[in-house]
Amino acid sequence: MTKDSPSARERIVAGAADMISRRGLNATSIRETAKHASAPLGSTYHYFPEGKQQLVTEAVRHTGEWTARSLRKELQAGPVAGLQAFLALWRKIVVDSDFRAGCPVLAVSIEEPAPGETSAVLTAAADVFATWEGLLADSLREHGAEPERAANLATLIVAAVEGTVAMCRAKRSAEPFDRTAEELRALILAAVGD
Amino acid sequence: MTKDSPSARERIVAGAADMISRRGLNATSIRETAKHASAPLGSTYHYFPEGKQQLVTEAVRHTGEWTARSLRKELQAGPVAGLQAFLALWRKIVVDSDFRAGCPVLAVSIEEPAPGETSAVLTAAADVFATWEGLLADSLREHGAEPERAANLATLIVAAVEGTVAMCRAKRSAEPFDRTAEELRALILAAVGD
DNA sequence: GGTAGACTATGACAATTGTTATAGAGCAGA
DNA sequence: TCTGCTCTATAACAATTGTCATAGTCTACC
Repeated sequence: MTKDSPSARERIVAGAADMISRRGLNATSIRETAKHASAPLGSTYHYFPEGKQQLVTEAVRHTGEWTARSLRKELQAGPVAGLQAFLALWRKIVVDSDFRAGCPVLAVSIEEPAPGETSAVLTAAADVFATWEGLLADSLREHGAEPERAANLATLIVAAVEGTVAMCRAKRSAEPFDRTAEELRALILAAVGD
Repeated sequence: MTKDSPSARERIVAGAADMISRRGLNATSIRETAKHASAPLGSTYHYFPEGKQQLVTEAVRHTGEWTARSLRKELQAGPVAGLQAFLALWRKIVVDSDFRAGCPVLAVSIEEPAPGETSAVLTAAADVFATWEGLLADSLREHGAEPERAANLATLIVAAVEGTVAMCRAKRSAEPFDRTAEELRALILAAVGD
């Protein structure tokens, strides 16, 4: 084993991220996340005393870090390779789940927070998006893209990938992935001066 | 008046679309849509005897047609103008709602349908996306874009806009809109041979 | 006036939700 | 063995959900 078997707490977080990516935030109940992780309901409130908000926030961050790790690694081979890997990662999640799973960060981004309250969940999602954009933008700049354009392109890439994931789920087809992949690839190649 | 005052049925559908765009599909209850439209709960099941699925499906189609109408009109001034209008339309919804509203079509696309069942809601969402893509692709082709590229670009645009809406909500900032707008504009200009 | 059909009002149903409380198990170290 | 701590088990709570049933009101047409 290269890794410890995950603790119950980690299983709950990862399971919650998966369930949110499939059913959305509000359709994901604490009872079911516990069952999904073979953990008792009581334990969930032991590990996450602030309740659902805390669990969901950690699930978002967990997905964000997991994806950022992959992105960081693949970007070492350049921005085009990084983009391809980023796309492939999400494509695999969508296709392997038979178009039932998507991105939990997107999922939590589209639910209104309670009035007045700037939900911690939404803040976590914004941080995740910013992290992904930062990684992409840095790589683009390192490979010759103009600084401001690099930021624009990074935002476009993240937005397009998130949107594509949702479109593929609705259409039950991976075709949108291939379309956006082609265009984004050409766009990056042109921006870094090939 | 240039228009009839909307019927109760229309008010319910439009209100449901708005609520879904804010809170997501599962957090939008039939009781609250009725209240929001000042219609009694009983009426909702009178107008939509198939229940929530029917109401939501109509809400998605309603948003799709409303947007397509605007898109069709603005595309008469060319694909760049159409893109700008498409972006401006969603930007206005997001900003005017203080980052609380988004796209209901996206919202319903990220909730898992019941096992085995290919939900009518998801099919409606896929149709809406396809319609928007078709309008954009046709316009691009008419203005000189290569046919296959036009389809790719149309998918990229819709995906990027949907993703950008979600990102703006998470960040509580309209900046992503401006970033993607700039890049998409340049991309289209290049594709139609300016 | 009267009758049919469209709409409303009201209440109930089983199920599920987030959360809290309380008591118990299991095991570490003194 | 006793103590303290982490974790589990179980039950309960008020609220909300989609849906259905039933009886009532209103309005248009004969």
